[in-house]
Amino acid sequence: MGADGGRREEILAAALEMLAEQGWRGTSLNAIADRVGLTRQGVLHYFPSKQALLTEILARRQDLNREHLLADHADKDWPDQLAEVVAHDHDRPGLARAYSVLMAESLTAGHPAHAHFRDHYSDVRARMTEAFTRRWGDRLPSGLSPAQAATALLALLDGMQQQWLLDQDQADDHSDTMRAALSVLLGIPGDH
Amino acid sequence: MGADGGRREEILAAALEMLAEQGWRGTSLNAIADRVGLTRQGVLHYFPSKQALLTEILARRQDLNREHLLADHADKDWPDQLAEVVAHDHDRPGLARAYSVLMAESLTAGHPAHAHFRDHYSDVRARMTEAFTRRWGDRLPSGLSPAQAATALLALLDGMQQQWLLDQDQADDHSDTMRAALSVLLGIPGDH
DNA sequence: GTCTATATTAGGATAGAC
DNA sequence: GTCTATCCTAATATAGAC
Repeated sequence: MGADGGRREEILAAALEMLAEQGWRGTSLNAIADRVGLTRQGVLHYFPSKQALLTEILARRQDLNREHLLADHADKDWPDQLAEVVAHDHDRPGLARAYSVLMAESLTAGHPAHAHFRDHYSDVRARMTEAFTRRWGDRLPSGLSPAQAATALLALLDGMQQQWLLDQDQADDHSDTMRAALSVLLGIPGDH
Repeated sequence: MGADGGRREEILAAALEMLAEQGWRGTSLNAIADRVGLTRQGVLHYFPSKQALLTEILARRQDLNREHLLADHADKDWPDQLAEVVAHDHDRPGLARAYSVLMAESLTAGHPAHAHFRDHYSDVRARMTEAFTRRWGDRLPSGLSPAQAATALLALLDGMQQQWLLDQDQADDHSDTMRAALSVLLGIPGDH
């Protein structure tokens, strides 16, 4: 990969940004090209099609799937764990937004990212369930089963992120609520 | 309104169905027209623009916003309450899907439904917070504040609905998990 | 009330010049 | 490696015939 690998990266980064704002269907090759100072034909020199561009974004950006944090470092203490995810999102608002927007968009039939997110969720749920089981056996302190807790925890993260994206001027504090709700779901003491 | 009010209703119903499957941006006037046996020009006779069609759907379909159930009958017992919402979704999979898809799509900048959902959430959160306060004062049995519980509960509903839409073959039972997680969030006894 | 015809714009993609 | 030119398709919308 020579000095011009940079162009590809530039395009990928620009595409990710646009995606976060307008969704994939709302993002045109022209718009991406504009942002990197090319024409859309210039962009198509690096990626054979719009779909190929998305495919590469999904394949590379592991950090687009923030839940990997939850599944990968499952041996740490859970309040710290959660704080890390919240901090991760907070430090990379663009990434967090891209993640939510793309996942949400992929609910519709025939969306090119549908299979990716379906498999991703299935994988993360399984790993979290396993981590919960290792730590607590077949019941969490809250009384939920590991599988129920995994599903509920992911749902809570996604749902809250979306509420926040919908209205960033929400009065109450997002991350405090997240931490408190998570503590309750797991059944471990929080500081609220 | 004469005998032809029916046509308008037909179009609105068809549009809502398509919307649930493909999202708003993924739904064309041609597709809607096909479904009711018209050309797109025929559809535009009833609604001056695609946007006007969506606006009317949002203005009329109160039941698109399933959370009204949570806010409106907040004096009932909460396990029953929740069961009702779940049943409501279960009986109207098309409506529930339309709701989730449209809400998710409206996260993106400049989406025509963005303001609608922002205001809707703000309203429902406020009403739920008030209902919780009436019932439990400033702390729920779970230890959450009424505002935190309202936010978390809505997030959980949305997040789980989305996981279900993403993969309807999920092994574990959706409504059981929902009920259990809700009981934990509120801090009231469940039957799990 | 519904159609045909048409205008306009935009999107994605290819061929080929430089 | 990037552009111009072109093609194709599809979308919204308007005008006007019937």
